[in-house]
Amino acid sequence: MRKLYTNVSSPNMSITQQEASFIRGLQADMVQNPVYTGVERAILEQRLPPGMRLAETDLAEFYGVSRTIVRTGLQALAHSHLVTLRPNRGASVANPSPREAREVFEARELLEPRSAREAAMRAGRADVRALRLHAQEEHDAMRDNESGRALRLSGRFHVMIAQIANQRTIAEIIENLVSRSSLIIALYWTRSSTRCDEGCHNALIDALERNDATEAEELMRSHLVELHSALRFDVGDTSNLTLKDMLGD
Amino acid sequence: MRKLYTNVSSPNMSITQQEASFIRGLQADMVQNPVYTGVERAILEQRLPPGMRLAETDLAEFYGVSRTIVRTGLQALAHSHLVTLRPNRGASVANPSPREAREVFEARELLEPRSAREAAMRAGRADVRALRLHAQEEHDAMRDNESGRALRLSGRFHVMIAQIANQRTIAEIIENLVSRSSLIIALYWTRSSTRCDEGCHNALIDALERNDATEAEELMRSHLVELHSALRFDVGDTSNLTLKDMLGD
DNA sequence: GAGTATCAGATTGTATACGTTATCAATTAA
DNA sequence: TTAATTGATAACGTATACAATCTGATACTC
Repeated sequence: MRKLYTNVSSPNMSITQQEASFIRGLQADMVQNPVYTGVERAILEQRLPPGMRLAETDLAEFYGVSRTIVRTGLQALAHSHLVTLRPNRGASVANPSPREAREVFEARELLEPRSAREAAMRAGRADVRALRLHAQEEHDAMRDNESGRALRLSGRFHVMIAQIANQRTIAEIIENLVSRSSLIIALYWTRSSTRCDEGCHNALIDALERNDATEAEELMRSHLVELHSALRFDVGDTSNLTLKDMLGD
Repeated sequence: MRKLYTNVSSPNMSITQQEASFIRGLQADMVQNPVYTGVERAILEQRLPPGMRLAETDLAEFYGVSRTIVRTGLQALAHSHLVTLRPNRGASVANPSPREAREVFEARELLEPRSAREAAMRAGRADVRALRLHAQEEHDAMRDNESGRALRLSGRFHVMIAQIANQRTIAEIIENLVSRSSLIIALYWTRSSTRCDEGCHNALIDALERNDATEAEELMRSHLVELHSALRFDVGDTSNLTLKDMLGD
């Protein structure tokens, strides 16, 4: 049973994994924690709605691991604000408040434009190629109506730019804010289409390719403002909330 | 054995604790995890040096809890970058690289001045009074030669300002960066005295009291630049590192 | 004598058992 | 009929047992 995991971390893989966990700023063992990776991806792709209950036993059974592994995974997700852990009440997918939603986007608007500026100054051929490939993947996901996958890839695009900026500490913070944005969009998004992303992202890549720092910074700023303005905090999707959840705030 | 903890979270305390954990942005149960609180404080006060081994059994025995509790505490500390967890090798106090040290201070220089500006606009009588009280505590700690305590309080001062700014998401990020700064200072600090803090902090309080946003922002910026410039990344305290630790990078 | 293989001791990783707490439906009293 | 209480069930919190892994010392080979 354990063998399954040790296989994954065979010697020739270990460097890649260590690198991956380093970039992502999480503990190495989380990379091979199926609960962590699986639930995170499901949240980023909006397959798990905000407020969804995450019973330990169910997750343990689904992923074929003991509750110990489930708990470590859920705790890690809780530190990323993707999951809420309440004592003796267990875990549920986080349900960011309008305030938290606003704050997350404010923080992104503060950090990401500067990150894009730095990325534009550093971006090389390989970086631009990787970004174009990624944009193509985003495009394909949209075309195939895989909106969840498209959203996750769209977030990943922002993380890639932060990584090109070569400031890991800030990149890690941005990655966390971007992840939380998936939940925020699930709750407060008003428009049906995310078509704007495609144009914005391509324009951003162009600016990076030209090493136009000022343009990249401004494009990122306006892109985020546009995203932010497409959120409506007054309505809020309360469909999957119980009265107790609301009173619990 | 369990009673010890349930006592702590008696009904009349629960609100305070919940509030505390909310402000600090960590899971509620961590507040009453003696390993988390104890090791965190020891690191912030530089009683635990970077690289120090943290054996699970030793901690379990010291705090009188099972290894389960020790592990959850260590995992939480690892998420805050105060502790490093390596598979099958256990935990040790984090040993931030020169690069990480530089990045942490760059991030602080980006976030904290804006936070101070916002705090100056919002600061009320109660805020100023709390800050002055805190500055007095800092002063007393310095006077009594409790440099560890002084350092921890000095960090806490920065967190308090971030909290006054009323942007929890960013305040939480700043709190994390400030915590890591204790380790960075332990490794790369060159000057013997931290006397500058006292003047800087008092000037900052004065600016907040006058609601002088521009002045507060500039004071915070220069304060951080001064701190940053007092770090020497080329030397590095390698006294408590083994060859393996170095090669492990 | 240097380097490698091996094995005991210690430490971490995982699973599971058990006690405690929450949830919810059934029952009872007003 | 409604509200409160109670008890069964399910879930979480903690401790512990056992397996896997690492470390360091000893023995062995070249």
